[in-house]
Amino acid sequence: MLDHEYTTKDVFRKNFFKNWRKEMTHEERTVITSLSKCNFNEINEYFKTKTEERKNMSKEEKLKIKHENESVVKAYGFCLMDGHREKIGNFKIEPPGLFRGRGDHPKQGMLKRRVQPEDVIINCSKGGNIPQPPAGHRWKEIRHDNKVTWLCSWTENIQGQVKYIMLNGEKDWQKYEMARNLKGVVDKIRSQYREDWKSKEMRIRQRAVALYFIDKLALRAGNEKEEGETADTVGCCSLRVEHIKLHPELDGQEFMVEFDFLGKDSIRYYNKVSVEKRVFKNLQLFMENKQPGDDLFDRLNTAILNKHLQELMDGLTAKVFRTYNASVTLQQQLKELTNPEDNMAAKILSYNRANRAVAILCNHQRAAPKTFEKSMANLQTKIDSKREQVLLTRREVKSAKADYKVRRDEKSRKAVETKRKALERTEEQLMKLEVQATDKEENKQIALGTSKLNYLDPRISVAWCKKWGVPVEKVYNKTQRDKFAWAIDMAEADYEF
DNA sequence: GATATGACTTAGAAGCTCCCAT
DNA sequence: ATGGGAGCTTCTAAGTCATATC
Repeated sequence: MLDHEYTTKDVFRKNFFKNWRKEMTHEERTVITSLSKCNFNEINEYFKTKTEERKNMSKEEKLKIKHENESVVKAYGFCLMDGHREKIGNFKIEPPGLFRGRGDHPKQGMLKRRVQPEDVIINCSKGGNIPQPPAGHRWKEIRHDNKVTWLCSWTENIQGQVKYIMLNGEKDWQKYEMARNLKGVVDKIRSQYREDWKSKEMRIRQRAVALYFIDKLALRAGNEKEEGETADTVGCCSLRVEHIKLHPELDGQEFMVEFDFLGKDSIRYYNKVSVEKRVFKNLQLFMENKQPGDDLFDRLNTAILNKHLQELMDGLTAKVFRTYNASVTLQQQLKELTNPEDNMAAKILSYNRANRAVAILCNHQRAAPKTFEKSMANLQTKIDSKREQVLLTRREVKSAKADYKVRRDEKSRKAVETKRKALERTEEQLMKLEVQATDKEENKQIALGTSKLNYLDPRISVAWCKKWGVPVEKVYNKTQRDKFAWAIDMAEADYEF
């Protein structure tokens, strides 16, 4: 990890050294007393050499390793569930290493210890083929619990959390049906929470304002977290006074709320939104006589909120609003952005833009790729030379035409035709490159994958593809097509979320 | 009602592969 | 043939939410 930014962080170094010292012999402990005096070059070089060696292996050797890996997947990557052979999502036990928590995690750098068979619980059918532990070892427990989906579990030593080996979910359909159910009652729920802004009871007002944020801004529920055990991040219910600023007027708009907080994975949420006057007044009320570190919604938590939602609709929870709003946004954006006249590349750009609108709503961000500027510049060079080429070809068409005017023969007529075709082709190529550049630029810090995989009802995308004659492969890769096979089967061009 | 635990979903980063330009 | 990078896969952390326990 020497090349990683983690190793420059005090907390990381402190935790690592503390844990490392616990592993040392008495003698080592007396000699090795300061991390900053340690020189890891030798072992670092050793691993670099190993990597280099791997890279320089012959084609045959690489192929051999590939086959070996494949046979491991074949042997361990599948299970028999209710008589079906199913692919296991993660079939390898997590190896030991240094804990890489996100953001300012107080436990970053701690030693994540090796998991032994003695730590592992196996969950399988009674009387089935019980997997054998490695020689000389035994499992912690063999269990036959058919109420859960996991095959194997162990408790990790950093946070004491249970880790699982399980399949890749696939309860997607239910999730999207739940979100569609919300569509039927959302108007009622909205007018209800607007009424509740006026409630005599503070807890009801807080619940109503929080729900408004969850609905309007697609915020996460925001469970309480144990202080000091994890990075300091929040969601809606756990917002603190310090996370919002109220502006009666800002940028020419009234009743502005400025959000600034770290959400899941310590991704910053920054947004300025104009809210209804009643919401604004309520927020002022909630913040009265409070310190920056106090809870904004002191009479509310996720349990209370979800209990309320449950009463409004069977199975409704806070996260359903995210799914609902994401899918509705995609559908509406696709409708708005797709131009029937557009060619394929432009249609796909529109799709990506609709996808992007959702990613922005859900605040799905990524670090700008390290090579972004360079690859952008490369693309620009390509565009410039393609433009040159278009101009050149255009001149060639002109002169071919002139030539034909003089000669009036079959050969020169054909030459005009050929040049014209060539021009068409290069213009198309140029257009494609320009679209690619636009897409890339707009996507610099936005991650589309998360919403595509977890929030967007795939039937909307499939229907859009069918409606505009776009091959599904342009929108979903192989894995995604497998995951969404049910939707590809089911959705027709007229599907409405 | 508060708190802990467990199971499952969602998340961005890291790693890997394969394809294209040179 | 090669090297770089886009796109895909893997990895595992970090959420949500239901249920058990105090």
